[in-house]
Amino acid sequence: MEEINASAATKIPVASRSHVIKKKSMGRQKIAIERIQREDARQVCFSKRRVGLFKKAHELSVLCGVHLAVLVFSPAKKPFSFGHPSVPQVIERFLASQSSNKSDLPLPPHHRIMPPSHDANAALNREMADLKARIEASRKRKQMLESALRPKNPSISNADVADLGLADLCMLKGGLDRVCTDLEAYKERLMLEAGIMHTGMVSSTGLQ
Amino acid sequence: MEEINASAATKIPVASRSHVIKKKSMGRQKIAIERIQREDARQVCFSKRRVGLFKKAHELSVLCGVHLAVLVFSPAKKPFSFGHPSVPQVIERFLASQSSNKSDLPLPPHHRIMPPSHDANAALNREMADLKARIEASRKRKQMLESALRPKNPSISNADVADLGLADLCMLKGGLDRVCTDLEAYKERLMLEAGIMHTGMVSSTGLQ
DNA sequence: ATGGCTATCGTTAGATG
DNA sequence: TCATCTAACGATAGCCA
Repeated sequence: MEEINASAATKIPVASRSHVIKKKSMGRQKIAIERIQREDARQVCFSKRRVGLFKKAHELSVLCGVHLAVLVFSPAKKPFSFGHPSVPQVIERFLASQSSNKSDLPLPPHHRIMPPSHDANAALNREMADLKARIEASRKRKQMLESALRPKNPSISNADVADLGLADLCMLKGGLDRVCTDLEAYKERLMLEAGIMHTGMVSSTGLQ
Repeated sequence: MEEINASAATKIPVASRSHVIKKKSMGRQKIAIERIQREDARQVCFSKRRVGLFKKAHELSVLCGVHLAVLVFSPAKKPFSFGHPSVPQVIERFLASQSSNKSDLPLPPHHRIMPPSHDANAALNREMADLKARIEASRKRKQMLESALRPKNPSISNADVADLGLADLCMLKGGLDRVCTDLEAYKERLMLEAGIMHTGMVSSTGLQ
C-alpha cells in the first residue's frame, strides 16, 4: 500500500535533484481512527471533515437521486445539518419508516394490504390521507414527549437516561420492524469498526 | 495483498501479443455530479457510496468525538442509518436544538447548506412524490412484516435479538472492547426502556 | 474559524469473475 | 447480485498566511 512502484509513480522531482531538500509539505500523513488528542487539531479536523462529509452526502443525493440527511454536532455543541430534499422531511420520513404501522396510533380500519392493481388512484388517495394523519399524530406525540421531558427536575441524576430513552422509546414502538432496522444499523457500525474483516487475511489484530 | 504486481506481470502476455497495450482497467473515471441515468450503475454507485459515507461519518465521530447521524433512503426506498452514539439520540438532540427557536418543523436558521426551496409547485410535487414513496415503502414493509411473522415465532423480544447480536458481533470482533461496551450499553438501554414501557408509558404491540 | 498549499492517503468508476 | 481488481480521482494532515 505504502510503496509506490514503477507503474505510475515516475515522478521523483525534488528528491532526486538534491540530497538535502526540505519539502514544502509532508503531504497527508496517515492517522489512526481514534480520538485526536490535541484540541486545535481536533477542531481543524472537524471543520474540514464536516465539509467533506456534507459534500459526499450531497454527491450521493444527486448522483443517485435519493433522500438523505446528515446531522452533526460540533465539538462546541453547535448543530450542523445537511438534507435533501430537506432535513425535516427526511427526519419525518425516517421516523415514519420506523414506526411503520401497527402499534403506532389508532390504525384506520381501511388500512390494510391492498391488491396493487385495484383502482390505484382511490387507493393512493386513501393511503395518503392515512399517512398524513399519521404524520400529524407523530408530530403531536413528539411534542408531548418533549414537553413531558422539559419540566423534569434537572437535579435528577437520571436525567440523561430519561433523555436518551426518549427517542429510543419512540422508535421502540415500531416493534419488529424497528429491531430489524436497528440491527442493520448496528451491523453497519460494527463492520465499520471492524474494518476489513471480510477481505480474508488481515493482520490478526485487525483494527488500525 | 502484495502480490498485486506479480499477478499483474503474469497477465502481461495478453498485451504482448498485440501491438496495442490494453490496460487491465481504466481506473476511476471522472464523472459529473448529476443524476446517473443508467439504472444499474446508479444502484451500484449508491451501494458503494453509502458505505463510503457511513465510513466517513464514523471516522468523524471518532476522530473528533462528536455526535452525528446519517439517514439515507436507497433508490429502492429502503432506509439506512448510522449514528453515534445512536440515531435516535442524535435525532432527538437535533430536534431539541431546533425547537428552541421555532415550533415544530420550520427550517432551522443555522442551515448553511440546504437545497433551495423552489416555488410552491415544486414543493407540492416533492411532497407528492415523497408521499407516494412512503406509501410504496409502507406497503412493502407491511408485507415483509407479515410474511416474516407468520411462519416464525411471533414473540421475538427486543432483548433477545439485541442479546444475540451483541454476543455474535462481539465474538466476531474479538478485540474491540469499546464496541462491546457500546453494545452492552445499548442493550441495557433497550432493557431499561422495555421496563419503562412495561410500567405503562407506551404499551403498544406486546413487544415482549 | 477559513482558506491555500503539497504530498500522500483513501475512495471509487469501470471492468471482471 | 456482490466481491474483487486497477488506476485515476478526490480528500486531507500538516503547515502556514
